[in-house]
Amino acid sequence: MAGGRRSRGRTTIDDVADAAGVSVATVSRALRGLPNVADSTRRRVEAAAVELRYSPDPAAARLAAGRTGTVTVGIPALDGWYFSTVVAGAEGVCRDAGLEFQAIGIATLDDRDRLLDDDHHLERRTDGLILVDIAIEDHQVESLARRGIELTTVGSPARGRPVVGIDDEDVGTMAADHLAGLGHTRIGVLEGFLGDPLNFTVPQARRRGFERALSDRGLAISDDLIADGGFDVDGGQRATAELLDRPSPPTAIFSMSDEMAFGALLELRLRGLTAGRDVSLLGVDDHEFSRIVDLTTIRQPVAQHGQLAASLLVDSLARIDDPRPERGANGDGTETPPGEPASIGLHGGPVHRSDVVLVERATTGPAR
Amino acid sequence: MAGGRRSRGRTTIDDVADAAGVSVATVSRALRGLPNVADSTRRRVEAAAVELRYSPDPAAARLAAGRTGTVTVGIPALDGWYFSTVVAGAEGVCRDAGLEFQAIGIATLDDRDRLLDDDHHLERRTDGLILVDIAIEDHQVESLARRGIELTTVGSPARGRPVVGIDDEDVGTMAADHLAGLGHTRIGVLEGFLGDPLNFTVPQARRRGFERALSDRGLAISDDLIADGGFDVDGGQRATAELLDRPSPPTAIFSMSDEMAFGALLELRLRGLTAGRDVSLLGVDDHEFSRIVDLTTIRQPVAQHGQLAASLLVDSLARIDDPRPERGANGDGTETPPGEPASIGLHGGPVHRSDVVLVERATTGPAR
DNA sequence: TGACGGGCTGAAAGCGCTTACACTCCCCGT
DNA sequence: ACGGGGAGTGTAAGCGCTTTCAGCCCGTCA
Repeated sequence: MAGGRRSRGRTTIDDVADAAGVSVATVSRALRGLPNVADSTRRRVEAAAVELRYSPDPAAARLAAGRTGTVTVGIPALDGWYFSTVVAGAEGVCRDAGLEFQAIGIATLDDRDRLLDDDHHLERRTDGLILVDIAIEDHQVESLARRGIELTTVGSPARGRPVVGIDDEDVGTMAADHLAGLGHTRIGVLEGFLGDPLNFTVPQARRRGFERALSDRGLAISDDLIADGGFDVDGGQRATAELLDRPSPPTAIFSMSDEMAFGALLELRLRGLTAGRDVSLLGVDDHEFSRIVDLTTIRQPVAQHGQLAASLLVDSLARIDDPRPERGANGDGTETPPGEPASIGLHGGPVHRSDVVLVERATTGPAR
Repeated sequence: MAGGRRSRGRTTIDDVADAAGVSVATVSRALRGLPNVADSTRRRVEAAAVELRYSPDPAAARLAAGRTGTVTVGIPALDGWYFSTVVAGAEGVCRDAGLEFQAIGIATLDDRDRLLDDDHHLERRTDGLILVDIAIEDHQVESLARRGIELTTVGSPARGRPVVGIDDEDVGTMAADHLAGLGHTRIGVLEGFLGDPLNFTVPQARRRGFERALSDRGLAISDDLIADGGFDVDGGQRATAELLDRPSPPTAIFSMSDEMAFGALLELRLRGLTAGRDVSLLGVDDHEFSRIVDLTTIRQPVAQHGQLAASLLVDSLARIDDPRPERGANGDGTETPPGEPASIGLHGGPVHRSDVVLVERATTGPAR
């Protein structure tokens, strides 16, 4: 039947076709589980493939199919616990789905525009994009759609596209309630990305919730109790030093990330102060390291965010190849938390929110 | 000259050829910096490429060239600070070299064999492999060579292939000297991978150096002072609890990794003990958080290991495409530390060793 | 009984590159 | 003046898949 040639290199689809006594077209269909292949044929092909230890050349498949089988995540940084945990979550889901995975750092608006507007990075290189804490313009969302690149976001929303994250105002509120509830009235804040249009939504929302909760209790937040910790350890340390050097320093500090809180811990130790007794310290994330330093924090399911975003993406990708209306929302086993159904976001995209929870440990205590 | 067709999709090499008035072959050569292209032609082609925002389709290039432009690292785990830091280092170098990068977890001998012996994972999928702390059989090394896959290792050596790492016996010696020097005589050890043939070289070497240094001082190491901490936090905590529960517990603990030491710290705190006063604790790595908990440790340049291994690999890859005898050892800017020239390892491969240094912080102190 | 349609399969045309190989100049040496 | 040779370029044959299209065979319906 099929013409047997080849013999040079690795085993190819032709070899399998010969062995199974069918054409390469049939092998291709059979092995990819496409319809219109008789069961008996499929079994024969699969047997031949196993026998010959055949595995398709991905480059050839990509070239022929015009899809890359790759998903890309764009994220403000590749190091740092939060980001790398999100990435790891997404990566796992993609791997399970048989997709290549690639992460690329987007530190500035320029980086973002270069990635999204220049063809060089996405075009023919990725099927889908996950943006983590990166604001994206409407016209860029449209441009991606036009180029056939699927989009899902974590943190900052994109018009009309699914977004996963937490209720950041809620985080601010919880922080204020916890600290004020302990009797603190002068509460410092460690934040970051101040006024950066690239990814300002998260800290802004947390602060909004924080201030609202405070003013609900009749407390005000004064600007001299806010410092920029840049969302990393060193920044957190510096910012803490600043706050403690103020004329009337805070008795408690709300750090918008655990990593900044670690820096704060360092600074407290240098000054001979004990967290939870001399100064209360509250973080956000529940970093894997937080239990080791006994840090009180507001836990969010970070890895889950990456997983969910990837699942959503994988799902819409699958829907392209095979546009049947069935299959469950998240495709991949991950599920939107029950009782917290995907709602419709400000911009019309489905939003997937997960719950946060306060984890009380040793670094917060009553005001003295 | 060249036949102008195409217009459907993205801009292809044909478009550039048309625009520059040359053939696709010339475009291909010019853009890849191959010789035998007149300077004037090259400039014209480059201009056309920029003008048309052309960027080659990687899948097509791979298929045609038969090389994947991908390097793979195989590593016992993808999480954990040590491994992810090595991966990050390697990744950076590969990205800079314009190579795709992919990491895959190898937790068991089976995983290893599946990866190395089955064609499915490497064949046509990667040009080079970096193995981190994974023992590899000689026949597997040969098999890779036969299949044209370059190999470099970190930690465990592979016959005839370059290996980068530290002198692990030295680490053990330093640990023993430091702790014994403080007057400790009953020193516990937290190790891992005990008797696991997959990656046992590192802990074994550290222990060898440790025991030798101890016996040089007339001290013996008793088996009841050794515990398996599995090289992670929880394991470290469990193992520490074991040691402290022994009839005559150690006054100092040598933890073969900082992460296990963090677990130890946790256990000490639970028992109301203070590290550095009640029990001395020494780690290895200088984990990014060690300074936060003030852990005394033996620092090794982990990221650098990944970088160096990747550089070596990138370099031998480059040498394949263009086998000129020139260019510096490490190709990519990374250098083997001066004064520590690449020597010849036990198995005949060049070994690149970096120095370790003891970082004294608060968790070790004199025996009481 | 014959037209029709659906299930299954095969032939062949690409996908966008890389790379032998062939060819054309033009500069040398003799 | 002529052959040799190297530099620069073009032609075209793939690389190993996917996918369109056409074709075959059968069961079904009128």
